[in-house]
Amino acid sequence: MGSIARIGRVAHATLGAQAYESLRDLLIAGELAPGERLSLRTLAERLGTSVMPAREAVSRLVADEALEVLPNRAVRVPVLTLGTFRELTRVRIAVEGFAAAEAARAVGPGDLGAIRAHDAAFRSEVLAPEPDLEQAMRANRDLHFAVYRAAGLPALVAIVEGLWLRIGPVLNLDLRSSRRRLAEGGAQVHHARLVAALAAGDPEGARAALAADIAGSADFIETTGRLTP
Amino acid sequence: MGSIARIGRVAHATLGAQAYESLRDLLIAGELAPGERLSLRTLAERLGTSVMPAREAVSRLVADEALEVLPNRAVRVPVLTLGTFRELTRVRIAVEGFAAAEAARAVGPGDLGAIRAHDAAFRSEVLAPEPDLEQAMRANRDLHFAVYRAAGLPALVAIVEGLWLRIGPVLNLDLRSSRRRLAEGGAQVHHARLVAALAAGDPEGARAALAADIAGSADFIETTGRLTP
DNA sequence: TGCCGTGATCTGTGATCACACTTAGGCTCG
DNA sequence: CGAGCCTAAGTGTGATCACAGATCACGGCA
Repeated sequence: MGSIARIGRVAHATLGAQAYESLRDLLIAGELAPGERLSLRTLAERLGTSVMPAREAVSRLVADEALEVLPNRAVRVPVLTLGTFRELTRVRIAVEGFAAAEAARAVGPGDLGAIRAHDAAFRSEVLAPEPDLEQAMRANRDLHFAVYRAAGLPALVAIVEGLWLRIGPVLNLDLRSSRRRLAEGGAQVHHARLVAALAAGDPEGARAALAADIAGSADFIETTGRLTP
Repeated sequence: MGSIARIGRVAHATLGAQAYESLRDLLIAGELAPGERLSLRTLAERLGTSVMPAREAVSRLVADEALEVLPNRAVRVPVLTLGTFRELTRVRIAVEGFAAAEAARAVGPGDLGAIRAHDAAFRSEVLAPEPDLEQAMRANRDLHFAVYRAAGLPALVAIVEGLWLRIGPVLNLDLRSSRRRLAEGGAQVHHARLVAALAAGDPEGARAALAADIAGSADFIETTGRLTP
């Protein structure tokens, strides 16, 4: 059984799952504006499939509260009120702060290396003369989730993904509007404190640094005033 | 417009949503054993519909990780390993503990009344000569979620619901097996401490009481040894 | 007696059709 | 000229059909 054992699994990807991840990435990247309406048939046509996979994708996103169905049964990406945004921010600080604290306890050398790499990528992008905001946001996301994964609690990572799915649209939409505010926000400082706390095995330091990072970006979003009161 | 304003919303319940909640309640109540396989057509027949609503329900539950699809594409309720159970317990203590602490800050008189009622219902059921375990578990669940709702963070309640959905099968399945261990577990003591802390506006006391409650029930589940190593 | 092919049956997935409902636009009537 | 109806297109939901793959049992071969 020499070569027969070497064939890997066939990457079982159902069309519905592909549609889900496509829509998911669009939402998390803020490419779908809050309030924008979606049509199953249009979505299916864009995906090159029938409405069935699109239906499953939308259903799952609705279950995650990343999309919402109006009383008319129309589907749209939710418009967050200021109150809801603040609520999500508080929950994020609690949940992601806990994840950071646990990461400080459980982080290994490999995790730390990956985290430092994402941190460096973010900083170099932000400090560049012509920063690519999309690249910067991706590095920021990779950094955060590398930390959360280092906690060794996959269930927690899934929860955080759900939270990011809800704030993704407003977060990245506003980020796109203004350029260099990213550098002024002081995210790099929080990141540096976070990485240092992780390396030192300091849970409360990591939690505080991450809470400050989240609070800082939330403040920035609120000052843009795009949220409905 | 006298009577026209009094008709409540027509309870817009799509068949898929009904199927989802039915399955959801079955899982949370532990009526589906871990490892049990589900069939869309069988499920549809039991619901009296076609496979479509059953499909949506299963899809959403799979997204919540309350059900899982095997590589064979067969659907079953997941069997938790001991490691996964402990992971979920740690996450529960963090998340639900935070909810309890916030509830201690935000709880109002009406919330407290409802919480006390559920607490009394649970205690009276547990101390009864012939305790109805199903009633007791329902009262326990109502008590917990009344506390979480009192925190005023709906997003957090949704997260906790997802966690309970995953541990529901093993929790209630084991509870059903042994009778009076429920009373010995000391849940009532933890509940009493929790209610007292909420009434006193003591966040850390509420968090500690709830953490002890979760840890106590988790210990009990582990001693039954039904979890796969 | 043990084991491997082979058939029917059942699985989830996707496509297509049918239906109730909403919504937007054009047309008619005042 | 403007307002109201009213048709037609588009919406999500559900049912039904079609299909590839998996499972399991029975029967024949070694």
